[in-house]
Amino acid sequence: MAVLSKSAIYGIRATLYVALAEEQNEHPHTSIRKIADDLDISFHFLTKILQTLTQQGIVGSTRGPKGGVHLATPTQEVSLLDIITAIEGPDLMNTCIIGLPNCGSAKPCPLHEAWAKQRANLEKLFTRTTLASLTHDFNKNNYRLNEEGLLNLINPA
Amino acid sequence: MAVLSKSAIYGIRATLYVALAEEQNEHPHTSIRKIADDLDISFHFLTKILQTLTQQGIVGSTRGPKGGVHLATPTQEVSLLDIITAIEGPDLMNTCIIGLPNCGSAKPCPLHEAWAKQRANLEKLFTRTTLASLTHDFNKNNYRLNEEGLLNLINPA
DNA sequence: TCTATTTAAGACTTTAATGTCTTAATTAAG
DNA sequence: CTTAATTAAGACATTAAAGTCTTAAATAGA
Repeated sequence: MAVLSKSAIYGIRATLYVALAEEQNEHPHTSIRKIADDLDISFHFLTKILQTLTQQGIVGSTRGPKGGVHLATPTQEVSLLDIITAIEGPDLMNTCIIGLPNCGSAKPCPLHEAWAKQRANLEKLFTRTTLASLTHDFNKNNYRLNEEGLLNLINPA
Repeated sequence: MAVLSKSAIYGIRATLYVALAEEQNEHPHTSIRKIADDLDISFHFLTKILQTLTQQGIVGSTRGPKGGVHLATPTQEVSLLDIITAIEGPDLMNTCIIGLPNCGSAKPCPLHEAWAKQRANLEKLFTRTTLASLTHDFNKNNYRLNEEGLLNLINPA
């Protein structure tokens, strides 16, 4: 049961990487190549995902040498839900769990009520979790973004 | 965000249909053709799903005229989790929400704790919801299994 | 026994997500 | 101005899920 698509997962990890990198760098840009290498994500695939996030205004980008991506919004204002909906579209939490097209409070399916509560909780989790809260937790505990848990976030000068 | 695969969704709806049909019929079998027609599911696709559920012991089947499928286990003992894992396999609730292969309590990802709780709640929901509880709710309220909400569950004699 | 009806099994096709590759556009620095 | 580095864009390939089709096996009933 994969709740999120790979694209959304990569988008979350990459933006969190950028947020952590920006805490530690003078240099305002992080290159997609570096993110892809450190997080073991296909460079071209990640490029397309970050292009989407650029178009949605979550990150900004600069071409050319020393170019890269940077956060376009303060970390406290970027929730996981923002990232997920930017990538997967806005119909995230509206689907009936057993796939009935017209399931709703008027004509609920047998699971409607229970699933609606779970879904609301999940949406709350995605909404209250921001890049700011994630970087805070990340610095406090020894969380990790790749398999090794070792990131060199400093951009070359 | 589709939590369950179409196969799992169809499997749940079909077994619930069978459970409701068996409450109302002398005849012990429900034909896959009838289920597929009433629930607007591709007959051949549903056949494969029900074959899986037959192999997993959740339903039984009989070929030939007046054949069909029937529940192989009392409705109180068939949970949604049983049906889902029979179709999607047992690794349902073990995946890290941001896809890190070695995410666990020893080396958690930033979302590990929060997601673990949500996941446990979802698993509880799937476990405590049985075919018995669903048919009970179905009879009590006016729940529906297809778009119209009209089912003719009586098998022809 | 014969026929019609039904599930079983597996090959095949379609679709959407994922992943790869090539070329264009932009820009910093020599 | 030229070059190298970088993102942008889109074509193309691969994979897994979803869906379709055909044939085989089983069985009830005439």
